[in-house]
Amino acid sequence: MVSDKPVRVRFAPSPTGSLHIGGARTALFNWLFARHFGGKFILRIDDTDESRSSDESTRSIYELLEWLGLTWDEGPIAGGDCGSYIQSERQNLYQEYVHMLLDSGDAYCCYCTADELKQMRENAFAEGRQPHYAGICRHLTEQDRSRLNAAGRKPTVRLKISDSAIIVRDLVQGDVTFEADALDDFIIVKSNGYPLYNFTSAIDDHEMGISHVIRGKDHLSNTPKQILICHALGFELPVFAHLPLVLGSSKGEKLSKRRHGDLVAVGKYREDGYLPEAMINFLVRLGWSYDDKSEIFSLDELVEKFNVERIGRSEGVFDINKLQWLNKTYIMNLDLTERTNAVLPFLRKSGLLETDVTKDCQARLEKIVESVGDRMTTLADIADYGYFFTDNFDYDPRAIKKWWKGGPAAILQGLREVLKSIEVFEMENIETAMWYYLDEKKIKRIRGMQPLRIALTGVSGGPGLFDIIALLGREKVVERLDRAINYIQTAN
RNA sequence: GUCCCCGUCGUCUAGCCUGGCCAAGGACACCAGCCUUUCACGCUGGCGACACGGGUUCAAAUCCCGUCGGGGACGCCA
Repeated sequence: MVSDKPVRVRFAPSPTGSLHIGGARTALFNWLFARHFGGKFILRIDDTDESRSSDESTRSIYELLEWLGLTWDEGPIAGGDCGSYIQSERQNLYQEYVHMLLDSGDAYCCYCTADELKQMRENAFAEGRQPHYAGICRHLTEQDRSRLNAAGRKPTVRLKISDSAIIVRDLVQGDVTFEADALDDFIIVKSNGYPLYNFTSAIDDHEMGISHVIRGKDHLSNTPKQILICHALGFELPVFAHLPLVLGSSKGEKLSKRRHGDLVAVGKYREDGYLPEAMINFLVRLGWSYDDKSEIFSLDELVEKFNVERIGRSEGVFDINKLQWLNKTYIMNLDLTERTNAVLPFLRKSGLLETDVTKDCQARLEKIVESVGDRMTTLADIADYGYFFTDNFDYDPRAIKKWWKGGPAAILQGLREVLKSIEVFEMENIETAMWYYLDEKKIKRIRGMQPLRIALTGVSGGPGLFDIIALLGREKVVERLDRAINYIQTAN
């Protein structure tokens, strides 16, 4: 079902908010499709509803698509041969087509008011009918129209549709039939002269040579309308593929900004320390699978392996657990330098790092990141290891309760002396000296280690203690031990 | 309400088209154990699903019908 035309697909968000999970997934599937077939991925801004669009949203969409690595071949910024890629800048083109339809008689002016229409719709609902426009203005005479125009009535423009069923041939959904009585003469131009989405979309898809329309299934019922427009204008149809929707919870609701707030915003995940690669991997597995075992895919692999045939038809639920697991996996797979660099902005954001990173500092940073190892789920988790950067930390009450209960001041005191007297303050020496001391004193290792850990970090978990001690340096270690011993003695 | 679509472990899914290889496989999550100075990683094991009811068939998760459940759409929004 892949046509012989060159593959050209588009992502056409309306800039009414920042990029959300569902939109990002649609963009990704389009992008992968284009890359897989060596075609073009086009970005178009569908901002025909000027009142709901904002520049801020538009910028955020650009920014986040770039962050995800979904760069576009044609569109705003990138340019291209198909004119402006922002619909609000294409009004003249739409007007031409409106006139064409009006002249050919395939469209007509409708003088029914919004209120009248609303009333008809409510009546239809009340009577259990599909609310359809009855075609009242379809048979207006030239005189009727002049009279109404003279009276200052501003008409909408409706497409005059035929009474045959429309079959949407869809790569994912199969053939979906819309019976003729499910369709009506719908409005293509508002009474203020601005064209509506279904109209501009059909025109731009044609004008931009779009071969495949891949979008969310919430657009499936728009498709017969767009097909009707194509028919009226003599356009060749693109191939359609409607993706199952992403639901917000097991209760099942389309993921939406209104209902799920920040949970849907891709930008939030960037801020929270998710890697774009993890996000991509997460998104692609929501509705698409390669086989019965593969979970991790690089972008290159996806380009090679992606196919529409393996997109499922049932809707998926956004599961943060899976995203977190993927993110952790991707962080783990970063090499030390990459991981350190990735973590840097988050250190700054949490105020743990203020100065510029000098060479020495970079080396120490890498050691810290190395010791933290695979403990981060998100990059922002680096803030949990703030004790490497600041003395200003509290003792975790639960940790204290468990490990400082017996008042291990004596043990800490002993350890303090051991640590203070180590000649070369390096990991191996520290380890040897401490084990020797603890074993000699017949103190269970864990009875010494955990209280010490809490004294140095405030918490009961984290990187290897010897790493921490070496990284902190003798001076800090002794200081923190004094503070802890003092705390314990005061508390008792 | 009307139209359209969907329904396999809590979640993402493999299997469905081309019935038997499925006493249904993988992954996330969860639980337990091992490893270990802690946490995390890793390893091992556990829990856990064909929505329901009919039919067709020697045989159904797979085909057909119905029911129920869920979602989407029904706009001078996109």
